[in-house]
Amino acid sequence: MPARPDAIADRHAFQQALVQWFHQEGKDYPWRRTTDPYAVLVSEMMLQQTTLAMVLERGHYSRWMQSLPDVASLAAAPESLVLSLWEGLGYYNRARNLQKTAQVIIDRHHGVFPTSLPELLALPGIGRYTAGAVMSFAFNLPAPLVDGNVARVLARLMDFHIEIDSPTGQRQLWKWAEGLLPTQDVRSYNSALMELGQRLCTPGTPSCLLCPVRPWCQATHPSTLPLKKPRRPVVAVEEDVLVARHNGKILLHQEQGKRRRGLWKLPAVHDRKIGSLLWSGHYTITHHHVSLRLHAAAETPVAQTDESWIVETELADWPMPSPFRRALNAVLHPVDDSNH
DNA sequence: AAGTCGTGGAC
DNA sequence: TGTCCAAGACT
Repeated sequence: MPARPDAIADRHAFQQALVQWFHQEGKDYPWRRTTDPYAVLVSEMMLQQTTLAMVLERGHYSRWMQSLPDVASLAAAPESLVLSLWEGLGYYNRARNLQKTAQVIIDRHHGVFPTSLPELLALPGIGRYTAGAVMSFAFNLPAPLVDGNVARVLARLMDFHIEIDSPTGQRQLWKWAEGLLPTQDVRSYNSALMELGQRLCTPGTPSCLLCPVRPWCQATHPSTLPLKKPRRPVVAVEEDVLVARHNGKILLHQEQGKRRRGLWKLPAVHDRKIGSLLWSGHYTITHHHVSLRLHAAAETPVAQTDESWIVETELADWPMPSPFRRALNAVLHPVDDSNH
């Protein structure tokens, strides 16, 4: 006999305790005030690997919904606007995929949002988690979901000692998520499971004393769970870029790779002559620690392929990764911070 | 199927 | 200073 009731065998009571907590303590987010699948999808795409604070407090969600309020407007928007609205959130492929999805819905679904799991999974940028989120949050249809929060909650609940980011671990977590799913009010249940992980069953030391499902939790040492695969070591790299100004314009380079296409940044120095060092700093991207140096161009360079002269007063309209936006602002609009 | 893709806040 | 991480998906 287990010391505690099994959450799966006793799932009705488990679900009830969880949802009751959510109805008393759950937060009121903009995307919980609507069942519009487009609004739900936009919020879910923005929130992938991104904190609530970023999406809410920095205004990305509200600005996006104001500029592109529905599937049709997103499908027809210029990609530069889409990327500009996304600027600062990172993982810019999410924005491009979101627009592709809008175009597929307009072109192949006659503008009607699909309501089945296979149809949602076929859309670019929508994986298993996001499909489950749209199914349950927008349509209140029974579909499980596992994100980082849910994985942590389930790993502790079941005292799971397999790495949650391994294929085996993922398979088991999705089975548990499916087995625990209620038949009614999946919207509240999935919201509750995620919010429990976000606010109480947190990484590090969880707030077990406040947990509504503590009677079902098998974890003996919750702060040691979940297990994860070791990360790749951070590699230091250097990036030397050119600040070339000419007739009120500045030379920018547009990224062409599959993952970064469309974003603009300062062009690499290559073998062009440089003058004084204008700015230096660093940023981290995936497992690279980048030392970024901005050099003044010694002579006006010729724009190469994928490079354009951009009017300085219109720089804000060209989507740019955050480190370059910061560095460029520092060089073009120096602020006297000698008192700080 | 590991590797890749951003960012800023918490500790 | 470094480490971890946050509502993942794609290749």
